[in-house]
Amino acid sequence: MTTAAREQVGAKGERTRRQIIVGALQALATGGVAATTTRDIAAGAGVRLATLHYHFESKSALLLAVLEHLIDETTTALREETGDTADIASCIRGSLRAGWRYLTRTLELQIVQYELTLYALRRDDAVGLAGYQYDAYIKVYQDILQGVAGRTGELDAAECADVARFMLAGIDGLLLQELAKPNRTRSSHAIETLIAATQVFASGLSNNRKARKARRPATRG
Amino acid sequence: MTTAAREQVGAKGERTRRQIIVGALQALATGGVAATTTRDIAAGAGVRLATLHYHFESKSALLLAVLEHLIDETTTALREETGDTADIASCIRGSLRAGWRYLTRTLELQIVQYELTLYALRRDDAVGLAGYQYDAYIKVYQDILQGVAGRTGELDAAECADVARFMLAGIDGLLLQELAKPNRTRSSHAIETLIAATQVFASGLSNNRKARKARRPATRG
DNA sequence: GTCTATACGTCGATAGAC
DNA sequence: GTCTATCGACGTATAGAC
Repeated sequence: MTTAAREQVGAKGERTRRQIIVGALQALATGGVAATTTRDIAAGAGVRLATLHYHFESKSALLLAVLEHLIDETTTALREETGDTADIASCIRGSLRAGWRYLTRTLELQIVQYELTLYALRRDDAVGLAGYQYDAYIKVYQDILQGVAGRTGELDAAECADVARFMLAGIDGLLLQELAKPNRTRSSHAIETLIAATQVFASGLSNNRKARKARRPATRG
Repeated sequence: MTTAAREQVGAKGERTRRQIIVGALQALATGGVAATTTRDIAAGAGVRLATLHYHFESKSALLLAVLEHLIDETTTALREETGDTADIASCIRGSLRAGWRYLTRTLELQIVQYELTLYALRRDDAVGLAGYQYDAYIKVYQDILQGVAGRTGELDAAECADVARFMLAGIDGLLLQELAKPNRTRSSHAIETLIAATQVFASGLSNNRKARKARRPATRG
């Protein structure tokens, strides 16, 4: 998605464009989306104001490009942060702890991401980007779960997606609480609670699965 | 909190001030915080631009006043929406379903509230308001739970607060998912999952409590 | 005390020279 | 592809009418 929907293809332009996005992200993280002007961004990226508008049709288009960049960075980081595990329960524990570790390391970026997501929701031409974002994050967790479930057979694809959605909702809600009223100790405990709750949810699904199998063995083999 | 920190006390001024806040809320809900100008708000509220700035020191101060108004409205609505219940499990089910019903009825207001909360987080003089907001919502659910727990003895105050925080995180996360990619059916199922998970969490706390009591009966009577 | 008219500096965006 | 110069609209400040 990052390199799609592009107009100019020159190598120089490509470099300048990326330079503006990175500079914009830094400016946005420092002062917030509402307070950051295009002049701030241009100065931070080392280009003139008019140059910025040559590469991006509008401030809006630049902000959405920054959001795409953030989504890519976050999904990549989340995938790399998580290690292999033996069963679903430890996979849930591992990916939630790893995800939380990444988010708390990058709190400023997460605020920008919330700001930009809400910004995208308000633009008719970008509501899809907000939806894409949540699909992408759910898919990260779903893929991680399915990597394990594929071997153990504990959950099918749809069930992994449901568990992933539950995990994302919990971690999202706790992140908002941590941003509004920071308290790492309290949040760490809350994450452990979320881990336990997700494990119960997943094993509930898994048990239903076994029960169905036992009741109607012919339909499965 | 709404009527605190006021300067003018005249009845006329009070009415105008309220009129501006309500007009502002409507304008913000329609166009979003970023796109709403003070001129829009003034026109919508039926006052002159300069009148707006007589009642509010700045656009910032007006936006924060709108956030306070929203917090008050939401906490009141959440308390009224929830009925009495016999035990903690049905209390959790009732308050989560009631809360979700209210939020989905007022999605536009919820977007504005997220926008304004993030806005407050960026202002050094208003970070406290963001924290106050989450404390207020947690207290709503905590009070509802304690009303039941006080009779049944299932949970103490601190445990009610933990359960309340878990509920808020879950509902907050699912609200974000619903806003980013609306799907009422999917969200309703997710809320039922959250209800079940919260009930398991609460009954786990409650069982620990009974186990402690059985192990050390002297310390309790 | 309540409101208005008017003006100021900065914002996002653009035109046209280079 | 980048520059300077400039536009209307924005948030804000204030002197004065009632």
